[in-house]
Amino acid sequence: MARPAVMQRMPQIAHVDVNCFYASAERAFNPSLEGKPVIVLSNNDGCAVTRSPEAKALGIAMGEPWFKLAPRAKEWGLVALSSNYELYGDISARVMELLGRYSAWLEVYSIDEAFLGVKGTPAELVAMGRSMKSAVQRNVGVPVCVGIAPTKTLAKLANKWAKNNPAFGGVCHWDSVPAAVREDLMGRLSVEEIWGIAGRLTRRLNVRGIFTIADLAGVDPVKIRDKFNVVVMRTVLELQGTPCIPMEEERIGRDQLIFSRSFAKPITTAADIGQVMSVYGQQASARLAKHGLQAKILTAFAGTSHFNPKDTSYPSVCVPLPMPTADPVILTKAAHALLPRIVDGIRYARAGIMVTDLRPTGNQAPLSLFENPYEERHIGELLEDVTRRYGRGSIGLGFAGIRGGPDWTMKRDMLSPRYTTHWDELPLVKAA
DNA sequence: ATGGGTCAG
DNA sequence: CTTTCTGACCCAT
Repeated sequence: MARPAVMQRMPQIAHVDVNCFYASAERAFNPSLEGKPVIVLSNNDGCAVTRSPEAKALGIAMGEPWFKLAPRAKEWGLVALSSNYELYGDISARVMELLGRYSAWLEVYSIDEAFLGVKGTPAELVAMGRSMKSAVQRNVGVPVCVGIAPTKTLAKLANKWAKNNPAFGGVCHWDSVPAAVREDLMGRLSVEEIWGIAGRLTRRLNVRGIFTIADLAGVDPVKIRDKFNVVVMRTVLELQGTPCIPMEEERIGRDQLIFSRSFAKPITTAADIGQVMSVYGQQASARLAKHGLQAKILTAFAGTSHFNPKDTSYPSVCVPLPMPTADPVILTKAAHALLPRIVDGIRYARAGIMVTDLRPTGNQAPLSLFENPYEERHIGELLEDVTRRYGRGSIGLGFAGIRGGPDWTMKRDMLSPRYTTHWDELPLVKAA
């Protein structure tokens, strides 16, 4: 090892992520999917968002619409599944709990990714990566890859390399790879492979003669900040081995919450948009309450499809709330301010609400003169309690309470059972 | 402050 | 018939 011993003790970052997470989560509970091409579909069963390696081998592209694939699914033996977020959330929690045993310094970066602060000699770090991989496979049943490097950006890159190069066996410790091999790789990969660099920046970098990762790693960080911004500068420094994207604390509060979905079929009346607003108003209330937050501003919006360039319309209204609130009645009422802007006959493809200017539920003593009568009666809690006991759709404000599901709600025709979170959908084991 | 642009997963 | 939906952050105004 060429590095001085002191360098080997520097803290490093391990980046762990689950291979094609949704498809792997489905397989963990349905072993018959093993070895088969599997895809998981986006909301409304629109397009493929996750593909098993076998599905990729069939040439199925990321984002490919299901209606194009469906006719050939049988011939391919392709299994398509609707997104089962309850299952994925639960599998994710198990993976993260397990990873937390390797380091208290754990940042859950997304549903299927985490960064861990780790220390040790190169041999120890590689062993740790392998141990994580086998433990997650054994205990949760999903495959992960691990990249370990001095910075987050390099750890992501190492992980990607481990994923694409079978020689690594799913674990790549950056500093253990010979420098010449690393440089060769960085000289061949496009800047677009780097975390934080996407289409727009790639084009701008290319204009300046920066094409490969090696090109970018070789620039002067200060000059790049002047031509671009501090984010790109941080990326350059991280590529050079200087950590400047810190491990984040778990985020408690959010700056904003958005509730928005495309409809299974277009909505053409203000009355139906009103129903959507009622549902989202209550969801917003529940989520705010869960996080102990209140909102000061609500924005309601709707929009036609981007695919249909004629008759486009994107109405929106911004409603300042008289006082911070998480009350479902007030939020729903505010959201209904959108309705006068809705033109009957226009085909709206989506609608939603956004609550912003969030703050913690106050211990501020409210002036009784302005006290909110609904808040007093804890309608939010009541609604939540009933929903918890009798299921979504059993109670609601306005039209939100009707049963049987209005026909704009999300289409999920190929949903797998919620194996881990619903007693009545537990997998059955038959002992012969 | 805020709205537009960019990115991520 | 589709391009998840949601969230963050930087920067110019």
